[in-house]
Amino acid sequence: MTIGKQTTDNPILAGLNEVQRDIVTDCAGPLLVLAGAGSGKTRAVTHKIAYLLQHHHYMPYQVLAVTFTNKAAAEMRERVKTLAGPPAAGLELGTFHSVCARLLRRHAELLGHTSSFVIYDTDDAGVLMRQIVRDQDLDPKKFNPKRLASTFDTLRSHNVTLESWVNEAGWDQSFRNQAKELFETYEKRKLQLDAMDFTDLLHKMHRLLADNREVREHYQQRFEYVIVDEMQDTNHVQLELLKLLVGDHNRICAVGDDDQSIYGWRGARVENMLGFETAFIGARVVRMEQNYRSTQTILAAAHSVISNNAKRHRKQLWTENPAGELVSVVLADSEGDEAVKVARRISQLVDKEGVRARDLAVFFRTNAQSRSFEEELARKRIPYIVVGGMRFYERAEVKDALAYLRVIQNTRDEVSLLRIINRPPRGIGDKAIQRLRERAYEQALSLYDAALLLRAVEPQERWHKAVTDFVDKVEDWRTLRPTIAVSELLTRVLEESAYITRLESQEAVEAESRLDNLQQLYAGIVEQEERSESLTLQDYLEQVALITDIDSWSQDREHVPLMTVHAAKGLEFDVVFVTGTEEGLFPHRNHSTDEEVAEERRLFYVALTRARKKVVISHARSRVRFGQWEYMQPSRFLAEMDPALMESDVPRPRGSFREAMAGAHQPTVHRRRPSRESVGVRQVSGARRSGERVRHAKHGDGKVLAAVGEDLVVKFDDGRMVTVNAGAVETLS
DNA sequence: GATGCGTGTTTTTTT
DNA sequence: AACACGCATC
Repeated sequence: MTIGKQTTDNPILAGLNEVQRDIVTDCAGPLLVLAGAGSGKTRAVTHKIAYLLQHHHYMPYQVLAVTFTNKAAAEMRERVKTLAGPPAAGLELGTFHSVCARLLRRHAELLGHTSSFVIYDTDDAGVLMRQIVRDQDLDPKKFNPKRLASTFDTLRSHNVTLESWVNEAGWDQSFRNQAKELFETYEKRKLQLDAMDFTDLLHKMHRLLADNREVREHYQQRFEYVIVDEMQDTNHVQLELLKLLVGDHNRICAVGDDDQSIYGWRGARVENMLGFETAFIGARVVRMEQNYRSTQTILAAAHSVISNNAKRHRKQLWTENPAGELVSVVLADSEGDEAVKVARRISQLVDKEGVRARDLAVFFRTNAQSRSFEEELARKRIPYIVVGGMRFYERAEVKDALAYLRVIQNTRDEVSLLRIINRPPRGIGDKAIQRLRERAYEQALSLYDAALLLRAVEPQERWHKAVTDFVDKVEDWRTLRPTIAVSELLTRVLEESAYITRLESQEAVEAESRLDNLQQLYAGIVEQEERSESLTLQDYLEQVALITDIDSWSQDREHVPLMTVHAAKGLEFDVVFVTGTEEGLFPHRNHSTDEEVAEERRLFYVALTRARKKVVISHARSRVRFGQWEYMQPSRFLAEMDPALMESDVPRPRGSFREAMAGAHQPTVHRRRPSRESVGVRQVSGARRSGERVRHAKHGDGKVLAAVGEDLVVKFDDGRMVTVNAGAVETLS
């Protein structure tokens, strides 16, 4: 390597461990980092970016970094800024979706779009599909539009072609054939409406690069270095995209952890990581195995569970942190009781032990579970915040306001146009819309343009006037758009459309909260305008379309965060409550194949490894589902967890989980068989037992606390607890 | 165009 | 149980 001597006293490298330093300075070829939970990968990546800027003298826009959430991107940008200063602002850094959206704007024409294309979220996609189903006079009950839209999206995300889907042997071929036509119409309509859904952002970007040599080469030259976070959660297209972006220079660094792959249902492929060396020839693989986050107990507990997954990269996560407290298990009678017990623990921690609310978190598998916790915390006057769930941008009034703005930006966006054309009511009813659609169809115009044409002729029917009045207003706003700020535009729209007046005239309590929400939307825009003076409507809409709840949640609030485990990815807390650990819920009943259960197990692993100091796991004996009480069995994950690391508030015999699970349908603890002759050379010396004394080359002598498959949790004589491979120790005495 | 009633359903996770 | 949806009615 040609890296000079001065690197050792480079401030960017100070305070990094050996592996991190290696990651930061190896910028020559493809690099895959297997980063265990809490191993400081964000630190490594941010330092690497700073290093690229300072040491390699790349311009910020020459570095492309993709993250999983906008929040992670923002955080990364902040941290690079403290290392490398203001230039960090110019980095091409964001989620796959946001980066694609930004780049697509510039080349939209090549794909039959304009630079004003709108981004449709899941909801919008469902609405569009509903229109299509209706237009074809199909029964929306049989052809559930939302489900169709999501099915189609799943197919595309998993890289399944329509042909193979239709031809796949299935019970309802005619349904599939009709669905295929609907999907094709859906694709055509999006082009007509100048709209892209989330998946389009990735697919169209891919097509753009694959089909246009000039564009491809332009970006290959521009992006001197590419960094990918959470590689284990990328899907097929994303990998292809990366290959096209990197081209021959091959300077790419991907970071990920196969044990934390939890988006398989969305098309994510762990193989993108495991096969990284094939995709990027000459790749080096580096492991980050020292954990800086959690106690030894938490790590060992998490490890005892995840070891039950067969297909994984062997990692030996270890820590120098103290052993810490045991994992607490709380058994409740019901959902409500679970909430009571969790809330009680929380108030104890907050009031008596001085833990800050924001340093705790309550996790659950499904959003629906949040409710009982909300009720109980509210009752106890413990401030909380639900991260996710009913999102701000999904509220009707917010969507209305945004729909107005979207129509102003892109009049072809029919989903938004139809949403607001008669809201508030202005005399444009179903029949008027029907007539308009006919005219639009006859003259091959967009609905909006058909409405515009009405202005030219003498109004004959009542609805003509209503429509022209509406179009006049929209045209006014469109003229104003370039001259005034987004916030001001919103104000004028809400006033001149009589949207506000309408709400104000309503007595309902809801109306007031709707006004509040609109006020909040406005405040948000103003805040952004203060940050970047030149916020255009297009920028704003794009950013709003891709924002998520986690992105807008800031951890520095004195509220206990409540969230799904998925939302918890990448976060960390002192104390973590993992709730609803019951068979059927976590692992979820809809995930019953081996591969699916393995993903649930990884999800559970993610939940545990968010904790710095303490984990509390709760489960209920019974739970209400669809209005019916159901008895719940404890999760198999509890049975898999090393009992030596757990404590329970209710007296229960040791190993009770395992016994409870023993009679269950499947073998839940997949112990590796001791007979492994086929493995050959490196024979794993027979299964070790807890209590056995062993010797490790690096860590010295110690006692086995738990043995799971090939992995041993060993408490070494110097007090450290480390997970090691059984092959790496020899038995003493 | 708002209201109310009966019917039917409930995907789990999210960019 | 809770909610959304379609339909009838005012």
